[in-house]
Amino acid sequence: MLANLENIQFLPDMGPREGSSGSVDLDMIEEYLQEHSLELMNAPGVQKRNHQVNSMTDPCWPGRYGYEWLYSGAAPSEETHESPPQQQLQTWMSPSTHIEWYDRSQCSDSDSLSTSSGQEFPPSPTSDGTEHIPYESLTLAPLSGKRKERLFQFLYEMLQNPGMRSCIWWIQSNNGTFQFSSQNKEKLAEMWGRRKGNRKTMTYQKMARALRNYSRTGEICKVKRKLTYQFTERTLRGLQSNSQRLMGS
DNA sequence: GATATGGGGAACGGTG
DNA sequence: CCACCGTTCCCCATAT
Repeated sequence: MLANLENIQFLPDMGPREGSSGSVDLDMIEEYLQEHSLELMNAPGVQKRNHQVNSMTDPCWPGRYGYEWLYSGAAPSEETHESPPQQQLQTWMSPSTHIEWYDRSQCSDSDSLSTSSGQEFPPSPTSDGTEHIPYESLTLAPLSGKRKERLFQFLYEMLQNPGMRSCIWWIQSNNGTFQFSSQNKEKLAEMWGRRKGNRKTMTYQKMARALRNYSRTGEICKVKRKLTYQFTERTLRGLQSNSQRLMGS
């Protein structure tokens, strides 16, 4: 019955080359992260892309832009070298040069298929109008104080780090879709576990469980594709505005 | 059929 | 003590 869902032009799973030199020195990355955790946005490798780029249909859009705000079609150059996903990215983009919340049908998995109306992001599961969570609540801002980092924040951070592309990468950063490497997803999970200071080592399974909870609460939803998830628009905006704040001040 | 992914219930633990 | 949120365990379903 889900047949049509498969028409989507996902590449075959030849995704990011994980096999080859895939085994990056994750430990190094890890340490690197511990030190640069939130500052990586200033890292030389991370480019802040042009302004004119993002055109999300959002009236409230601050006018500024999140770093790494890639525009499909214009794959940046620097962000490409040694990284496997890059290749995939391009292929990805080429067939469809548009940016839209690609294939919302995919995200329709849980309960979001509720509306396939306009071209706006499908209302997150919880967005019955009852939810008026200010973006700020999703940001890291309060974190700076004492709040613990949340998983989706950690993932977003990893996604901004070019060095982590062997573990996780954007499928389309403009719509918040990302994917885990089947080779290194456990590494990423471990990092998350350590970051949290868990007793036992975090595994992808457990991390995915947490991710599934997000689909209930509307931060991230599962995309019907292997190891692929998507930040909801709300979350994405929150994270973006947050990172801007961090950079700006 | 085997393995990898995905899903969810439920108990538990840490924190505010 | 309580609520919230993430973690952990466990078992099952589906996809590859």
